[in-house]
Amino acid sequence: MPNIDEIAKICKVSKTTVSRVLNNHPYVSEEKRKKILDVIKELDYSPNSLARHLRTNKTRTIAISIPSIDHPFFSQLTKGISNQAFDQGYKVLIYQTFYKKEIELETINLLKNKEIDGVILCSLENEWSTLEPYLAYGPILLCNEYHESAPIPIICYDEFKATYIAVKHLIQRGHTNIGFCFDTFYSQAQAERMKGFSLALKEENLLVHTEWIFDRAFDIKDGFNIFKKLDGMAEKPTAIFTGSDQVAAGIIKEAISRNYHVPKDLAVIGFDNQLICQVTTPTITSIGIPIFELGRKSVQKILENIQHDENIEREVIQLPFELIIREST
Amino acid sequence: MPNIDEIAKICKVSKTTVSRVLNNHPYVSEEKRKKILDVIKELDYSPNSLARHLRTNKTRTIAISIPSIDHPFFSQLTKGISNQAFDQGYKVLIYQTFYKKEIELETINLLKNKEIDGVILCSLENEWSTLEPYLAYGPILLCNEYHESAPIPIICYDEFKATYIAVKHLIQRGHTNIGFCFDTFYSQAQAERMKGFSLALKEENLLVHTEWIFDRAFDIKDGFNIFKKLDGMAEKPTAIFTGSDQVAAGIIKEAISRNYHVPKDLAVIGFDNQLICQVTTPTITSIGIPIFELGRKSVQKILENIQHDENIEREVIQLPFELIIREST
DNA sequence: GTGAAAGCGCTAACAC
DNA sequence: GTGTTAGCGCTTTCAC
Repeated sequence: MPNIDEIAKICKVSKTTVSRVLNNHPYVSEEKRKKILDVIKELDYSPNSLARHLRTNKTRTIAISIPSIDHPFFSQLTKGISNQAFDQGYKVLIYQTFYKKEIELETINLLKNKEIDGVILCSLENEWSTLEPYLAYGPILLCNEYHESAPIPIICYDEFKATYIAVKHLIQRGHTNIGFCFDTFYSQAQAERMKGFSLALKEENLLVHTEWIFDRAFDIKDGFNIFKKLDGMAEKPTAIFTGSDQVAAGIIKEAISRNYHVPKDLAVIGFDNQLICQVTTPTITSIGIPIFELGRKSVQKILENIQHDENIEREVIQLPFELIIREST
Repeated sequence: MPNIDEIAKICKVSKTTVSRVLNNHPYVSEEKRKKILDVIKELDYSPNSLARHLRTNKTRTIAISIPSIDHPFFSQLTKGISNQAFDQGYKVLIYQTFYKKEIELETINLLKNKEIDGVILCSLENEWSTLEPYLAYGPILLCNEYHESAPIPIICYDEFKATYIAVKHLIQRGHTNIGFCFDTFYSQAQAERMKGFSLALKEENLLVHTEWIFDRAFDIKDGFNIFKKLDGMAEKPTAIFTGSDQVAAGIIKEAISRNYHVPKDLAVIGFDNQLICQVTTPTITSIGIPIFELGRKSVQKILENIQHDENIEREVIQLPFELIIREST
């Protein structure tokens, strides 16, 4: 692979001039520009990005951290992010935390050693106070998560209200014994959901039964297990907020095979409005989230910051959601 | 952010010594090593990766190209790849081609401008002859695709045989009118499937009905549409090989709602054995593929090559698959 | 319009 | 065991 010196030598110009052509700077005579372009093509020369990045102190790369890519929600979010980044000429490094603090730290540390220009956190494993010092090294953005005080852009939707509305819907259907699933304790977004759930019940003077609350509810298999636990209880809920279409699908399938009628014996509401809602029997009532938009908006925001070198500031952008009623409630 | 010179200055040593400590080289006195480590910690110093990469001509980064991340197969494959890479201290850049040649080229071009140490192609959009020249710049590996002559490692499974067995299974169930779905014309892996399908039919003196062959079959919605087309035909197949669990789920759901009995009126076989096979009614017969393993093995292979700087050579590694019979056939 | 020279931050050959 | 020096390949200031 030739380098810029070689091109310069062959063209009998300085490497400055070659660099000017490479970067579309003005003030290069048409003649030389043409010659240089020709030689570049002939030698199949491509500038070394590493050297450029070192020199300019920019990498045109961002990193994202997600719990795990093989979850429909996060794979769609990643699609949105990756798409938008690509369109803007940015590369995306993907980090799966599997809910581990250290991997999140490793991701954010890329800022410090200059491997990326910014990072989008799609979940939050560490205390914000642990992460905040890294702001000195580059922009951090929260997507699909929430923190009440972090001085950074937060692209999310109102998890509190979405859950509130979902649970109200169950109550309107006549249910008073309602269960609740979530994934981890540490997420503030999940805490918001819990608040929405509690308020909806409280307003109707209904009680939160702690034994009907299930954590680590993530995929279809978790749905199977949750139903089994449920079915073994003396007193059972007649409706359940699952927080996930996959969990809903698992619960429904298991319920149906044990001859439950859904929604009569057990009403189930999903979350995210994935396509899977449309192929189960019965189909799944869910909350529709603009997932791609969440991703796109996040990239847009962080690139504004990177490109204009603005100070990152707190800004909470909530995207709309909607209740989509199907057969499972 | 301090740099290596600053650390050296404070410690009253040369930057070589600091570099030695940074890279765990021997021959540094315990005393100096300790001092240097202390100062590094105190100043919260982190070496600039870009400079290191430029100097060493290695990035510890690989890129993968996939058609689209929001497809369960590819998100699981990405998980396997990303996991293994992370464990080995490598970063992963993700490129979605959306079946476009140019994006695949852009991915592979990262080799040329030194941004990555190797690339794993999980689909193939360009002619191999277009891609082959890039081998001069670094290792390329094919995962989940096939090419009959490319001189590179190919990590795959026997798509021909898997399809053959799936179709034979349908025939054993008494079907003689069998449809076929696939995603794109250009994939050799898909061509292998078509061969397996054809052979299975041919061996039983059955005909391939071209009107029962559907391309662009990728997700649940495609399944809906394929069923609608099918249902509108004068002569209909009684069984269909879908090549995808999502497509199978879509076809089944649509069939059920039009009062078809699955598998009596229409038998449906999926592919990949995703969890979705277990939540539809009826559940979906499928071909199980070791997806994570496919990803892990690919990374293992390409890192062997990167780290030992071996010549890349043709090697076809086929992983096992299995037929998993459920209710839809 | 163009080029010389400095330098981004690091590693590694070599000398001592 | 340690330091000096060169240089990875580029961009950018400054002078002409």
